[in-house]
Amino acid sequence: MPLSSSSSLPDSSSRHHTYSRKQKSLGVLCSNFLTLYNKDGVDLIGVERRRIYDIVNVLESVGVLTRRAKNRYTWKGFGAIPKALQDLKQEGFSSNFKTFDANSNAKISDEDDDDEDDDGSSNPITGSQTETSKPTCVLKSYTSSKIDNRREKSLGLLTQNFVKLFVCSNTELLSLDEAAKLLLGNAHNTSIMRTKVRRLYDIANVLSSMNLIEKTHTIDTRKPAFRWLGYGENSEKRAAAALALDESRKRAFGTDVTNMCSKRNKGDQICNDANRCMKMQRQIKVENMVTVAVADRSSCLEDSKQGPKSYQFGPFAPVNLANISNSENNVKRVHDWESLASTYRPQYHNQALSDLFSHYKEAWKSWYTEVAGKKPIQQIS
DNA sequence: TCATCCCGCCAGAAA
DNA sequence: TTTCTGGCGGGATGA
Repeated sequence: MPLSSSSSLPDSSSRHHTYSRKQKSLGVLCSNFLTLYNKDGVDLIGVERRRIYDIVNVLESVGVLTRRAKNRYTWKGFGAIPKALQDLKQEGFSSNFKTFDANSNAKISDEDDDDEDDDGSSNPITGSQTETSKPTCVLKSYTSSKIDNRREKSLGLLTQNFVKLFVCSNTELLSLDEAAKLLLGNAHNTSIMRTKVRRLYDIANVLSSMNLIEKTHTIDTRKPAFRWLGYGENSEKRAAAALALDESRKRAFGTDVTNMCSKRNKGDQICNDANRCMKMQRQIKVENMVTVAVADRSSCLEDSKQGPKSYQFGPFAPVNLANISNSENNVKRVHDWESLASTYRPQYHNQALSDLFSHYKEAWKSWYTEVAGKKPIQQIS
């Protein structure tokens, strides 16, 4: 999975239109990164290479891909997420974590006291405003190494620690403030906190676009908070419950911002799972784009096999995946896809994007054959 | 006004 | 030396 930039598309391609940060959000970039199919009627939007690094780091943290070497990544797929989360959970419960009393002024780490880094000062946990229990464990070694200072501040590690806050505890809702304090420390340094909170937003955008978390508010204080959606049996119930809520009062990071039906547009405010799924059909952005090569098909397919039964896929999951074991609907859905594939052939504006689509096509064929047990759709080209 | 987060500079790592 | 990677924070956007 080489990262490569394309210069074939003028940078100005994305600037013929009125600028909108919604179209540039990390969440929609992540969506497009994982998109299998294109869709008509969406303007080309540039993907800046720098943003791809952010997305890749977060995706790697939850097991979707693995960095092999410089400019080389192995795509593992969404089926790898459950295992990655399980690993994070185990890692969290291992010696790397220590428990603390959330209602006390316990610190994140024993080493925080003598840490030279601005992240490493004491970290009092404030009183709670969340309706759920708080994390009972945090990463002990988060600020422990002076040698690997850069790594400590990496988006990837921050992502993993963020996820651990949820998977290693009963926490379902965590306020932004608490998350920042738990993960970043040095709460009294507003400048540093501001910087780190920016990263938290970056992470939240990507995780939200994967449907692993959503942005909401605490019930009592209405402070911004993260709700863990995760995966597994309960995810369906949670999704259903979430749909019953007033969607206008909460917003998923990345999704709403990048969705045309977003609250910010004051238009259609129903941004449900179906909408999220629709995002996967959006336009691939091409400026400095990423081409994806499946370097490890075996692991990918293996993950895919185990995934569907236990994992609630996000908006980028193969659309008919959930229906594989659901025979009746499955027939219809698959038929729809075949119909769609046979009638719709996206037209790309440059070779790089065309190559990317070709890859996705091949990946889809392979997956479809392996998991769905059918011959690949031949019409896609 | 403030929450959100895009953007790109630039330092460090890797080839 | 060149290219890749990604930490970082200024400041724009939108509620």
